[in-house]
Amino acid sequence: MARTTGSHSDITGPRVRAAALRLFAAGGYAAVSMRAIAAEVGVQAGALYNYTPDKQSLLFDLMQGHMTDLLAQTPSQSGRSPMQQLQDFVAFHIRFHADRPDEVFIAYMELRNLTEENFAVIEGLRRAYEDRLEAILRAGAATGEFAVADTKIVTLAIIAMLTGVNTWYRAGGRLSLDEVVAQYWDMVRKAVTA
Amino acid sequence: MARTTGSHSDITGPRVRAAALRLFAAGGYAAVSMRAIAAEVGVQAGALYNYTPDKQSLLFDLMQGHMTDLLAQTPSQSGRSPMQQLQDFVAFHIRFHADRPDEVFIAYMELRNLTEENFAVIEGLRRAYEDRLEAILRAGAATGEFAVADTKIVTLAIIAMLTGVNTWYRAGGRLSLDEVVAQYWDMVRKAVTA
DNA sequence: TTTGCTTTTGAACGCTTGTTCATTAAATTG
DNA sequence: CAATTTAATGAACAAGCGTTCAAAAGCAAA
Repeated sequence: MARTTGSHSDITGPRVRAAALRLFAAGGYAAVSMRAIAAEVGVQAGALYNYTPDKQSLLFDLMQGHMTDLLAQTPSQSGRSPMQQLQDFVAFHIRFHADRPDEVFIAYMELRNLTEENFAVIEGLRRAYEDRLEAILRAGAATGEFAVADTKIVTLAIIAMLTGVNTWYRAGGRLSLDEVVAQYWDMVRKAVTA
Repeated sequence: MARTTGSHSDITGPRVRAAALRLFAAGGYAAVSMRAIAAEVGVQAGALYNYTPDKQSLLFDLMQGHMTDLLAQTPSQSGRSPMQQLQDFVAFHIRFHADRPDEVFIAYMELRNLTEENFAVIEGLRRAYEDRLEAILRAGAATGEFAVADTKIVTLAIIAMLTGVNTWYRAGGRLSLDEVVAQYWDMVRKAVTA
């Protein structure tokens, strides 16, 4: 009973990635079987191999897509002051991450399940993102707008703080995203100024 | 009568936990087999069951032990001002976590591999730890020392920022732990004051 | 040395894993 | 309608999983 209703290849591909995303985020890469992903899509396990060469590629593609989107959408308007750029960055980071909790979760939790080569690629993208923020901090330190002793540490501290939002923020909760952004911006602004 | 001095059980038990800790941190709970843990100890897989009823308990005991230690050692000197207590907390958190990278990693990454009941226990301990920090922030907000609008958010932001140290700090690196503590305390202090 | 308890072995259990592939059915094309 | 292409099945593979347990080995006390 192959191919039950209609031709699905252009539909099944995205559904496979969506199912893998959801299940990897919920249970972890190692704990999710190809059969579980197939069941979520509504096909047999063998059919998945029309859409991915193997399980590892499924994970890598999800992570690479996420990091690529993140970098592509990071604001970088050189016409604005370091302070304004920092504010843009904080707002962007919180909103971008709040919109994609599953992708963010995977990108942070499943690094160790990547092969060595795949890990190097993702690590490079992550570092490129950190460099965007650090460039802003260095610019602000140069103009004296910011009082930061060690831009690398401040970069990592800010990103850790902002990404932490994802562990508790839920749409429709006590606080709106606007309020969250305002609160975090207040903390970041004070932390980087004298 | 009972084999007291030559017994291996008091030696093997801790070695099993140490091996599980190291391997879980390196590869993830789901990806580490009981046979791999046994091999690390130098014993056959069956022997592990003299020391743990099952794999889940091994994970839970490690996490519970870690969280219990964390709570037990958290400073709580009511004679000090909120500002001093906050400084104590920041220094303690960074040092305690830097000392136990594997335990910290597991405690944050393997929550989803706990059974429902075990998760509830660990979650309770984590929340209790957060409450310690929030109590300090509330006390400081009450006296006017701190300018924090939402103590819950600030609590989570600070903890996320401090715990982030573990993703990059390595003993013998560019910065000493004293320097790290000083830098983070500077950021936290500025973030919570006006 | 013998007795008795503790600890470990090693095989076995039923089940799941990622992946392959010949087969078959549906959709598309001529 | 017939021929072809595409996509899904379902069985099979070898390997590995957590866990159990009778048997063996090791050691302490008598």
